[in-house]
Amino acid sequence: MKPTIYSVAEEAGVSISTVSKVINQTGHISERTRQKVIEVMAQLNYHPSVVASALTGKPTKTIGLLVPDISNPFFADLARSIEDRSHERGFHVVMCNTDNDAEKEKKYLSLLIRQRIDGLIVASAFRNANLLKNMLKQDIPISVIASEIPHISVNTVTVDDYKGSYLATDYLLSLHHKKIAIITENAKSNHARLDAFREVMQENGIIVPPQHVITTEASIQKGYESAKQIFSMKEKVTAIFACNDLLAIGVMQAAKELKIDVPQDLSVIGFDNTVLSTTITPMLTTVAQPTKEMAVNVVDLLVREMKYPAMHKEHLLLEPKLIVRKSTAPLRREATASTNN
Amino acid sequence: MKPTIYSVAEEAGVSISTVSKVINQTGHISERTRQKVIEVMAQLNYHPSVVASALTGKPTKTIGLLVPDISNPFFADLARSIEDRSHERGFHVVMCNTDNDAEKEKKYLSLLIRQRIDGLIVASAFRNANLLKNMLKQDIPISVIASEIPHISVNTVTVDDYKGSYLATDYLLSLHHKKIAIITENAKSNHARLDAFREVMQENGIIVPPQHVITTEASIQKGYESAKQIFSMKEKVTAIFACNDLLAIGVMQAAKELKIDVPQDLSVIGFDNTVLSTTITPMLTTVAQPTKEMAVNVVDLLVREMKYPAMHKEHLLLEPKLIVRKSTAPLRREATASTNN
DNA sequence: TTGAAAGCGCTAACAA
DNA sequence: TTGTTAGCGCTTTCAA
Repeated sequence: MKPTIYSVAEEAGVSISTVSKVINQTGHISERTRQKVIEVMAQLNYHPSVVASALTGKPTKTIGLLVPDISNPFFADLARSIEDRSHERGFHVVMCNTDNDAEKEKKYLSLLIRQRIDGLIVASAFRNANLLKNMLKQDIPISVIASEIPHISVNTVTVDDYKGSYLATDYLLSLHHKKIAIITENAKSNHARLDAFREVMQENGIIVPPQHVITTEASIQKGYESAKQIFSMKEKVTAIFACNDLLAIGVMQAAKELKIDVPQDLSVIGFDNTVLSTTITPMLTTVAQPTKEMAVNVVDLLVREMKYPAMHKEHLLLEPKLIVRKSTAPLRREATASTNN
Repeated sequence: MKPTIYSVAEEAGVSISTVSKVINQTGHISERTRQKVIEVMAQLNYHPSVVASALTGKPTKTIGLLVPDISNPFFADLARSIEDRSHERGFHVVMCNTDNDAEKEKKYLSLLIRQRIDGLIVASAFRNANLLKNMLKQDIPISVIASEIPHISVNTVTVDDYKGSYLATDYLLSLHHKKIAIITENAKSNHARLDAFREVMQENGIIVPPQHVITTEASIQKGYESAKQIFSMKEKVTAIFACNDLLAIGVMQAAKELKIDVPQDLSVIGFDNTVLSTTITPMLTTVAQPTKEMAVNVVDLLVREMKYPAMHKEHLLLEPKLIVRKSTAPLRREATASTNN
């Protein structure tokens, strides 16, 4: 049998409330009994049950985390940092991979409610904001990271996607590229990136033909396919802005296969600055998100809201940073992204 | 207020035990009341509390997962699959990154015990097997994946490391390489890989000088540093067997920096078959682990043990597979891994 | 087919 | 400073 507060009390010759007090460091107990109780707890290898304690209304010390897919290195990094910070703050995290699938979102949310999580961190786009509203109604605080969910009032931590995209686009323009395609994911964060791209292009008097805007899912494979699609068009392109590193990697693989030299014949720029951007050849120019900082902030905001539910919501916008590496180069006059034969 | 079983009972005009029965599909209740109760639950947006249910002795439906580091794509893949399978089986998972650090292992274990997890999956080397024994004493079943922990009797799912290493080494030998260095991590799984390497080499009459065996931690950086160290030795090497992909990537980066051509001047072989092996140039020859299959099996074994605690322990050994790509080539007579100047 | 009630391990108010 | 006790939301036995 697992030791309970009763076993400890009995063994130590005190009452359970005394034991409870030394566990929680509440009330006043003499140093002598305190020591005795601590000793007995260690000896019995007693670990107070969060389950029982939670039933009395105390927190479960659990944070739910919804990510699209932990195999995406960007989310792996994010999850890692969120976990570290959560542990530092005394919480542990239950992670769920939604694949941006509405069914899974629903299922996991219900699961998490049943588990009585103290708070929820959402790192994935959310199709059904109503489900989230239900959580809010159940007094479960929510913080959103690297994403945005319309119509609900929650704490939010994002990188300035608009600015990041501006940085990327502007850099490409400074390299004299004019025919630039963009591959985006259908997620809120990517909308800002697309908007910024369009505006900067327009400001520079460049019209982006609709076929140069491809919307797809975040994966190397999709990046590869999108690139193939772009390369097959009549209207050639000299640069591609992929809205995340996974897509960018796919683009580079497609280019390689078609013997399109990056960066000589095609400049590629990514977003996220994951490991992949430094292991690919040539190394990827990309926009870095301060994942660590973002993670610390979401956790802290969430924990703050658990303590002070009434507090106003915060919307943190962190600075992206353009990391110039080797996948981008100035436009060569003759360059076109066509196959070599 | 969150709805409770009482609110539902009252609203539906029945007793709480009736509600409980319809939730758990136990006992006999008329279709009519059943429908009524279900209706009320939906209307009240009621989600039964796992916390309360667990207090009565039922499972918490929580599995603890200890991984070294989720930023390592191998563990990210593994974690993803473990989670998917756990969800399928009705459990959710609490993940903890140990960094193979004894302090963290201890801290997280205590955390998980307090949370009353139903079972634990260990994917990390474990310095302190006694802590795990304590869990076993508390009747918390443990399954180990991609690792092995001496002196404790638990279910185990691993790839056949010995065979994987044999495959890799043998392949290198078939390419006529004789001067092969190996970079390993100080973890149980890697010991088998090192042993196999040594034996195969010996069988072929090749003596591996001690300086050609480097033990370090699993990271790109460490792989890079180890490679630098190897390249600086008097005794040149024509191939490097890195015991995981991260290390192999580091090796390739170091080689590139020193203008050592892979695979012409140096063959590199990895282990794990992560994304990185297909995004690096040249693509990495590596040994694939069937992560998905492994994940499904650990979860299933763990769940089985929860149900039938007395059952004998199983030790699953899955087949590795050599994936030949572009980082390995036959030995050129003149080749030595030296810098080009 | 339904309900009453004890108990799971703990917290917190209150009493001693 | 310590102990008694009611309750947290549920399950389960037993009775009706």
